Amino acid sequence: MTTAVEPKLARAAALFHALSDETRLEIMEMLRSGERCVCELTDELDAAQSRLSFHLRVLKEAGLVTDRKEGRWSYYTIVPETLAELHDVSVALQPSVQRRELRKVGRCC
Amino acid sequence: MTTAVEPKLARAAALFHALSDETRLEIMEMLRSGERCVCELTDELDAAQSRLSFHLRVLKEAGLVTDRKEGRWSYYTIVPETLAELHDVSVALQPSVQRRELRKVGRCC
DNA sequence: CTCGTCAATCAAAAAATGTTGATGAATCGT
DNA sequence: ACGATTCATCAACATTTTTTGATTGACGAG
Repeated sequence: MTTAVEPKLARAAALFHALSDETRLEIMEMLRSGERCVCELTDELDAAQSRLSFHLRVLKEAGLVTDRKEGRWSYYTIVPETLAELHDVSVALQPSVQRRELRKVGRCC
Repeated sequence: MTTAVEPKLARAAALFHALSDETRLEIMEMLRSGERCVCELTDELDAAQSRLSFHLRVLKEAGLVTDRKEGRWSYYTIVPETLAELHDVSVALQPSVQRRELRKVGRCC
């Protein structure tokens, strides 16, 4: 019972993949403080609109963000549950021994 | 002071990228229980040797594993410090509000 | 020495990702 | 109704990643 990542491998890979791009991380960083519309994102990151749209879709398909339409704007938000999932996955990756070590030292969050 | 990921973005992306592949995650999973030589990995994952070698290099360049040569074998191990880094990064990604929430609920490790 | 094994490296091909510019749908202000 | 704005989607292209099949070097056994 080593807290196997096994069947979740594909999911973990998908999650990591979605976050493996600097632009997407910048988006996440911007969303940390709350909802944003696409135009705000394109402004601050000054990236082509279609480019942003592409990256937002990747994040959305991974379940890391959701969107909401209001008028002609689309607002994106972080999905905290998925971030929790990410957290769990990165913990599950730790070597079985190391896990105890870390806990002992009290290094966590 | 929102625990900015900002300058570490590139590093975070690199880390996530290294883990964004199923084969590499399988490798990490195998290494969780301790050191392995390349031949063990190729056997269990039955992947071409050069393919494994490629993925091991990606992991190594990201600092997630190290290798050690003994005779004609190469043994790979997980670098726990880097995994701790990964952990930190995924925590840093959480929305500023959400962070408190989670702590309150006691959800961690 | 010579031969077999382990593993890194390389080049070529294949596959997946990201970028760009264009188009189109929806919505709003006038 | 018209023009402007917001955004998703598409196709073409560029770039990056991954796979494959050699080749090579290092090591050890006999």
